[in-house]
Amino acid sequence: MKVEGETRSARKERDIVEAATAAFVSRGYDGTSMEEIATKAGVSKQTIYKHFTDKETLFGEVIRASAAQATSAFDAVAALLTEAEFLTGGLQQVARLFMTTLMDEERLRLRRLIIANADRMPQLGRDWYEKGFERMLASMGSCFQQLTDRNLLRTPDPYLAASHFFGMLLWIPMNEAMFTGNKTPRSKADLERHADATVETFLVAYGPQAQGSR
Amino acid sequence: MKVEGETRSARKERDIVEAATAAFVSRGYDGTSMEEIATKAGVSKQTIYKHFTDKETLFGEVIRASAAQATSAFDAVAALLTEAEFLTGGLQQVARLFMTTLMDEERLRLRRLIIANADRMPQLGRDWYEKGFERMLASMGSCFQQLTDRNLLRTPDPYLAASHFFGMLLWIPMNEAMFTGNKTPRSKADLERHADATVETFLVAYGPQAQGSR
DNA sequence: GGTGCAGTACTGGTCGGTCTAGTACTGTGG
DNA sequence: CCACAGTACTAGACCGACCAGTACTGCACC
Repeated sequence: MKVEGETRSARKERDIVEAATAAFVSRGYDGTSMEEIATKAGVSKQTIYKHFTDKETLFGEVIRASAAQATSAFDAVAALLTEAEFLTGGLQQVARLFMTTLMDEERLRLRRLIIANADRMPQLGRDWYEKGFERMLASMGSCFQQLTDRNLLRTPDPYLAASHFFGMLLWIPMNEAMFTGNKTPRSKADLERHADATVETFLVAYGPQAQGSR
Repeated sequence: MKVEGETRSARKERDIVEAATAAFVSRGYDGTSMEEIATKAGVSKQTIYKHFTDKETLFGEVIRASAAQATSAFDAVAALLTEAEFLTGGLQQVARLFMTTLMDEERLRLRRLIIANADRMPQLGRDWYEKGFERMLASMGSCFQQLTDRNLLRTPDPYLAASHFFGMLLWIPMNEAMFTGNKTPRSKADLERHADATVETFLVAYGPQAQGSR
């Protein structure tokens, strides 16, 4: 990454955040030393402390930067759905896209990093939950709402429906990744098969012809 | 906890594991010192090292002990369902029970502890996943299979249905707990309401009258 | 009197953060 | 185009704290 009019200071800061991200993600918070980050960034420790008051602040910046980078992508994916011509196909596409995006190696590591440090830095975890997790549900929910308005779905509580959608879609792969560190990642084809199966069930429950229960 | 014919050595060992569990769970692996565990257990460091070769081993023992304690409970809960007289009521009962059991403060902390250290100790995470997570799915799955045989459900792939069940049930509360550290736990009533809503949707998708999709 | 343990001191190492002394860069006024 | 001043950066020593794991001493109970 090279940015044109970037001042030296800004460039260094970016180098630091990049190096820190890589280090934290692969060795954890406690497992990463400031020395290590400095070396990786090609920078002296002093410079790090010029830009970030302490390790915790740097860590926060790392998380926030990664989160911001991801947030915008979600709405885009969800938007695909409202424009889709065929419901089933659109849902499948969206499910597959969410699946492969969310099960990305880097993102998973980050996720585990946040969970691991949610105690130490509660604000970070809460931010991620609200700006990442809840936001994803909300945008998917509003999308379901529109489809319901057009009689393509039947979701009395779209937000809940969204949580059911993601829960069914991700429960197995996400838990596997969290607990096993995703050592032997599922193949993309595998994940997409799972996504398709979920869409099928979702449509039985929430499709236009779904019966209310009892 | 007091056990009668327990030798002093065994008693000490149990004290150590108990103290270590409390310490690890509340302060994390790196945040807990052996000194601290020794003090909490009313034991000298030397004694700890007599029973456990090193910190990592002790940690492993802590996790394994807690896991074992939990595993058996699952089958029992699932078994409730095969005996239930009314399907909806039985499912509701089971969903509520799983919900409140799994969302227990202590268990959640343990879960986060394992995720946080899945890198450092891969075997632990895998064990927990196989003996806890997958086992839960399997026993719920075989339960669904029986209900399908009796035409009370319609689950072509019972294991998948179980994952959908748990995913819908737990996606929101589990993620919230993982990321926010469950600082402001949901009320039991809240969780049970969520459980009931999930059961309703699950029955639309998998109840005996559910239509195939498309 | 011997054994096992508590208590504590010690070792070797790591790490966050600071300090210092000197070097490279940058932008302004001549 | 140059000189100079101010700022950012490097390299490395350094400090205090902490910690896993070991060694030793003395007490208390068998």
